Amino acid sequence: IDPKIWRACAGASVQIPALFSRVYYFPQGHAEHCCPSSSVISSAVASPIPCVVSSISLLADPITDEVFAHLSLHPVAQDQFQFQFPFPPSSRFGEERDDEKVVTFAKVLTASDANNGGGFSVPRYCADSVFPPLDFQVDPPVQKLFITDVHGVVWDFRHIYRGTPRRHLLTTGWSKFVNNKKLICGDSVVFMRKSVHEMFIGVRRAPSSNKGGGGGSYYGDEYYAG
Amino acid sequence: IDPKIWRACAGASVQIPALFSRVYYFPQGHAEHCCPSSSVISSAVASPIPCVVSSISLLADPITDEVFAHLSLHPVAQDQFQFQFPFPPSSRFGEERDDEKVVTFAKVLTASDANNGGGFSVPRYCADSVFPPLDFQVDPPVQKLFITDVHGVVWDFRHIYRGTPRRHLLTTGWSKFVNNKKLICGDSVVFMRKSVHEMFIGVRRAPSSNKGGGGGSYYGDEYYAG
DNA sequence: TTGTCGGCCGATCGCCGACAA
DNA sequence: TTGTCGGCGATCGGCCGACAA
Repeated sequence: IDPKIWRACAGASVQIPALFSRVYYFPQGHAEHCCPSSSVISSAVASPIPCVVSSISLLADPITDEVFAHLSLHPVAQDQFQFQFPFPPSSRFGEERDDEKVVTFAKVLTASDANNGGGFSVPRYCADSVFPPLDFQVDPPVQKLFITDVHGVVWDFRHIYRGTPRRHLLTTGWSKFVNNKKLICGDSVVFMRKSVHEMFIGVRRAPSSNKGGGGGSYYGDEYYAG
Repeated sequence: IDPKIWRACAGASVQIPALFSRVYYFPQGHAEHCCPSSSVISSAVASPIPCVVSSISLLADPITDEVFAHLSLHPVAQDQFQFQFPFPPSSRFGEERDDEKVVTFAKVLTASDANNGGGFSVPRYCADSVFPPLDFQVDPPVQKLFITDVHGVVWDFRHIYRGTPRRHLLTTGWSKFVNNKKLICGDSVVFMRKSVHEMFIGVRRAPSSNKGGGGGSYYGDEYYAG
């Protein structure tokens, strides 16, 4: 994935350490993250281990589209830790020179946005700063947008400026996207424009308060809460 | 899974060895089955290994509904192989006493059967011998069938006898089943009746000549052959 | 007996402006 | 400016008998 697109999808609050930078690996934290139920951790490995970030991969979940980073940590001796790797972590990974700025806009989906059969209300700022400009000579102003997701799949949306009062909307193509990505109210979409004609779309899932998996049973194609 | 239902789904041509029977394990065949591309097999383990079937599990794929058996093989010494396990493999696994015969009918789906929006043409013999009898006093004769799949999920179908000339059809509920199981023309469905009111439905996939996975690319929700 | 087709009816999808927050 | 709603037109699913293999 393009590092700029990855960063835009992840959001500004997400930071990852620089390549070859010095970090501490906390086995206990890792274990609890992987398996929150079993709290029995061997105290022999409970102390933090000095490491160096030996590789970084920016990835996206093939199903949920959520972006994540895969870091390889190489353990180093404690006494060498402070002096062996004097790489200045000046530039964080994924923060490239802004010779080609990526314009970004994220919106939390409303009920109307996520509703099946509905469209997507495009905030004014998003339409003005991220989307290509419409031709306001024709009425109503309409264009097709071809937008690429994190997997390189291209989606096309009908972008129209209509209604009283006028507002920007995504209509045709939107519900197909919502269904395919299984987006629900509270999730976010991220629109990005890299160059004049390169647009990308990303997804951020809402913090799962209690997603599925609970009791209940399937009866044919219908789901019955138990 | 009920062994009788498992056998009916698998079909008469499928046979599995008896529990505790003596078999030979062929590592090379196993390896080639798992990974057909790499043909480099260590000759040290290329000879068949005498084993005893120590356990048998009748299972069904949670996605495709295809039934399969899981056999555990326990290796035994060559000299003990012939005498150590004199269990007579008189009754094959899954071939129980027919104190309660399972009536079965399988049909290969036609284009019309698998077509979206269409129904299912029920062969006369299936309706007569497997389905519960219709009440021919009313016109048209109709009933709802509640049929359980290999996972215990119950599906209901509308069974009607109509048209000129008259024929048995499954209408409402059928296309939902086809879509959920992703059945296509050439696949088979198996109808089973264990007791008077217990009906089951199974699936046999068509021998995959060249199923998906090949070249091509996704463009939005559409698939374009490459 | 049963596979395929066109007709047709009803349900759903999804685009629309009207409001109001 | 933009979230939600009811209206309504187009599309599609899916039930039907007609016909022929």
